[in-house]
Amino acid sequence: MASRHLRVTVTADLVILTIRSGELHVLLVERANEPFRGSAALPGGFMRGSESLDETAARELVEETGVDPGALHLEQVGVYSAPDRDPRDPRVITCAYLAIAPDLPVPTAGGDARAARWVPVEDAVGLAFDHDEILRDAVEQARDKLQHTTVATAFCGPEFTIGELREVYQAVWGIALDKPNFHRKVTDADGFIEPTGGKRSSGNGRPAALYRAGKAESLVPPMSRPR
Amino acid sequence: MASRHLRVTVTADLVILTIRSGELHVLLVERANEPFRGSAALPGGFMRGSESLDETAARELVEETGVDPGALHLEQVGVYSAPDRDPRDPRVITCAYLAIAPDLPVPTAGGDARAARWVPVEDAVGLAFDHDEILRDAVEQARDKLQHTTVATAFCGPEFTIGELREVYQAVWGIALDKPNFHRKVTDADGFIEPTGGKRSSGNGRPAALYRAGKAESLVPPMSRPR
DNA sequence: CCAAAAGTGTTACGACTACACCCATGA
DNA sequence: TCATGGGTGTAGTCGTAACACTTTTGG
Repeated sequence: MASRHLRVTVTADLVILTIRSGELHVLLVERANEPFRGSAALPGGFMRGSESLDETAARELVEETGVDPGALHLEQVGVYSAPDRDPRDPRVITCAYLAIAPDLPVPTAGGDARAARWVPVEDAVGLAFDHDEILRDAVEQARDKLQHTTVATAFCGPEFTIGELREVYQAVWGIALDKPNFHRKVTDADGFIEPTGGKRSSGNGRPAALYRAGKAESLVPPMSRPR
Repeated sequence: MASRHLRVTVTADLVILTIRSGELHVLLVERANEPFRGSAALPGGFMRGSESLDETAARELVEETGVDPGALHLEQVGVYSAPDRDPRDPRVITCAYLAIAPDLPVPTAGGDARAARWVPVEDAVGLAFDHDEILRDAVEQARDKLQHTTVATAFCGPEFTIGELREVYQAVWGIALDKPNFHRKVTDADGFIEPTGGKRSSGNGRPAALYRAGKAESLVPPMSRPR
């Protein structure tokens, strides 16, 4: 029965985003094998026999970043299955995943030998396969999610200031936001952030109160992204 | 190389939604084969060698509804790949698609022998495989899309009244909307609907002006869904 | 005329914007 | 005391909700 049908190989590719020095970065690897040997590509890997694709993506995420998977945000973006997307084997399809991570110490800590590095998303072009398109779609999805959900906190560490959270929005959206209004918005939003009681001084200026991520997932009313 | 990796069978399953007598309906088929023989299920089919999954979904949509695929809205929902989702073959994964159709004359016109019927989404439970979950996710996606995009027009025919469009929102969201405010909202929104100049009388009351779908895809500001 | 659905006007309220202003800290 | 980032106050504007009201048809 099942053998009557086409069987294909399935991969999970990861768009791992983070903020580094106020700019949105994506984790890229250099391909060690054909096809596209030497090109930059999104990290990813093949689905294994006993796991779901979500588990494949979570496993790859740990391999690439070395971080506890429960700490990071991970969600599906979509399936890419054009017959010619892999020049060698027309029957490899991939499911893209969006991962959101805080600024991690070193990305090369994975068990994989491929050289991994953070690249500003604007510079990430000319990737292998259809990864340019996947990256665009994932970044767009991240921009939307920041509006309607509380995932922005996934870009921050366990404790963060409102200024840091604002920098997340500014980096992902590529615009400047009004400080006073942003402050009110996130403190008023129910379940977005909770004060820890601590303070942190950035060297300059008045120390900022520290917050942790709240329990809410959706944001009503949403953060409004200027047009 | 590719043969070193797991190969799986891939299907595209369709959540085809429409409005019938003011209620949101989904197209279900009765399974003719094991597993889940005799159970209600979402229509779907296997990916073929030379097509993308999006093409698989479009082909199945035509087979089920007999309608020109360009006329209907079709988009990905997500991949469902739990290892035990198919009790016979652990390596069948599916990509769910959301299709939005106007009220179609007869759904049974497909080339397939399976009995197809429209079922109110609230009554569509106990489906085969993980189709209950897929249906829930697809309906939720449709509800979101109605807020931020102009897809609601895909539920209507080529010409429709504002009252019909309002019934779409009411059926999908399951709530009542204020007629005057809805009217202003959709006529003010740029590119949502365009007047055709015609009028249609429903027998009772003043005849309504007719509109066709406009060119805009996204809706700013969005239709606000009460909470 | 009456019922019913389409469509317009109006007012109150809430959210967002812009920007003035105060607070707390390091140099 | 000055510079810097954190945080509060406030007035104008825009979009929405609620609902009274007018318009246009069929019976």
